[in-house]
Amino acid sequence: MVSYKEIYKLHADFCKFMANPKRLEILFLLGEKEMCVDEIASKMIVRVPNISQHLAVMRERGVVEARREGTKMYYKLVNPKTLQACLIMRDAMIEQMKKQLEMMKDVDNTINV
Amino acid sequence: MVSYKEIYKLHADFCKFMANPKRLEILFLLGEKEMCVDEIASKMIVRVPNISQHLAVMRERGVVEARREGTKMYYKLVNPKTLQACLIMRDAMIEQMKKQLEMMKDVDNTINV
DNA sequence: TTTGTATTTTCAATATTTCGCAAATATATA
DNA sequence: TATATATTTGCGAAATATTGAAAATACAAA
Repeated sequence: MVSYKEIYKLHADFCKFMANPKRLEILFLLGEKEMCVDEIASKMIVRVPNISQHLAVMRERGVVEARREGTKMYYKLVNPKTLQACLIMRDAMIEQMKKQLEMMKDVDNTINV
Repeated sequence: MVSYKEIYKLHADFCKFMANPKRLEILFLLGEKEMCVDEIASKMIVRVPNISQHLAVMRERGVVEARREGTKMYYKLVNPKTLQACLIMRDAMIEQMKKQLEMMKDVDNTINV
């Protein structure tokens, strides 16, 4: 049986791919269409081995899956929900940033000595 | 101006709180109701300073906000979207796990020497 | 079999995260 | 002011994550 603490571990581990800017960019690229490794690497201007390493992290967690075609490996998203969740998170972040800007407006910027 | 690469950095940094099981548990607890630090710590059976450190991470990113009442600090979620996104991610994870179980069923387990 | 292209893996260096403990801070009350 | 309670902060050790470079692997075509 899996304890409730274990669930949070699995959940956090699954979400770990979101905590890196390159992996997020990969997610959004694959949201458009299936792509092979060097295509992702050249679009992102990042070395191929590094992209492959990040794809491995995402594949281990079941976020993306690969299909071979000759020497090329085509990657795609396993579940559109991962992209959906990221979009909602981005909304939340943008709302948060706007809120902070509003708060900045209200700051009394007269000089207090 | 903010480059598109910067957006992914901000986005990943915002999502970073999801990459830790304790912070996820805090998120779900605060999804129920506003709580103070030692309440969270005792529910989770984790030391108070550690909970405070995780709350600081979440507060810096604008995921939670605090309100003082006497010596107590009450924390709550800033935006329900963060919880919503986490729930969708959990769905995606569970669907992925079920998919993997299905694949296990199809594995030919006759012994090949 | 050799060559070329695409991708993955290994390894080491560096950076970041996590956590416990002790000390510091904030507030309330005697 | 002294004491108690609640929380935060600083710091060091251990664990994890990130990256580049080189080597290894996989496949196709000559």
